[in-house]
Amino acid sequence: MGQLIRLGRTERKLTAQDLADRAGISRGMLQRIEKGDPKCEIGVVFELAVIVGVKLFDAEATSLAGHIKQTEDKLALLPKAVRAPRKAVDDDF
Amino acid sequence: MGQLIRLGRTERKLTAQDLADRAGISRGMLQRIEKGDPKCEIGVVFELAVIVGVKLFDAEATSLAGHIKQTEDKLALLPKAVRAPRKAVDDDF
DNA sequence: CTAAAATGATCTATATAAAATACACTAAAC
DNA sequence: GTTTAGTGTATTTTATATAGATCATTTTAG
Repeated sequence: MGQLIRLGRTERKLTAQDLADRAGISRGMLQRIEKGDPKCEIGVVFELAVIVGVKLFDAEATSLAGHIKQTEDKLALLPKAVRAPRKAVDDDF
Repeated sequence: MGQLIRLGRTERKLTAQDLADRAGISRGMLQRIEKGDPKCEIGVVFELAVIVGVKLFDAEATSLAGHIKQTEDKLALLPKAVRAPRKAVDDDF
């Protein structure tokens, strides 16, 4: 992930400072992200990905809107709370 | 992203508490992630995605290892520092 | 219907991530 | 080769995300 962002950055000939400014973060933060530090705000990482043109959901990206709708529909169908049965099911026959 | 995690969780019939425990986070944190709060550690989100089986780089996932290698190679070729030319290039002819 | 359990929401204390800054090192432009 | 912008790394301070607890609400199992 960080590597992809770095790749996109250099390909677009942006300095670390430039990209950081664009994303509204510090240069140090960008460095950590490019290094793959997992303790970063996911929102910032995603924004960077968009700025430098890294595709996340590559496959579905073709119809992302539809995919989101579909996901919402699925969620609507599923039970709203997950519950464990109170007693063991009678499967010892 | 959060929706996909929630979808995966309910499909696997995991309670919020269960999944949170598995990922080693609090239930409140999981709630925020499922809600799509961008201010979360990206590492945690990715771990949740893996646990419930959400595919991120769906397209490349088929050969992710190769893709990483390829990315590293690309990075090795690109200049290690991006620099702006000191003077404007002579493009006004 | 009822009871128990899962979820949603909110609060506080604490841990920690991020910004800011500084300095050394590297490498591109000339 | 020289200069200087870009990068790597560390430190300190500040801001804030997280864990944990609590209460209300929803929802499923019986």
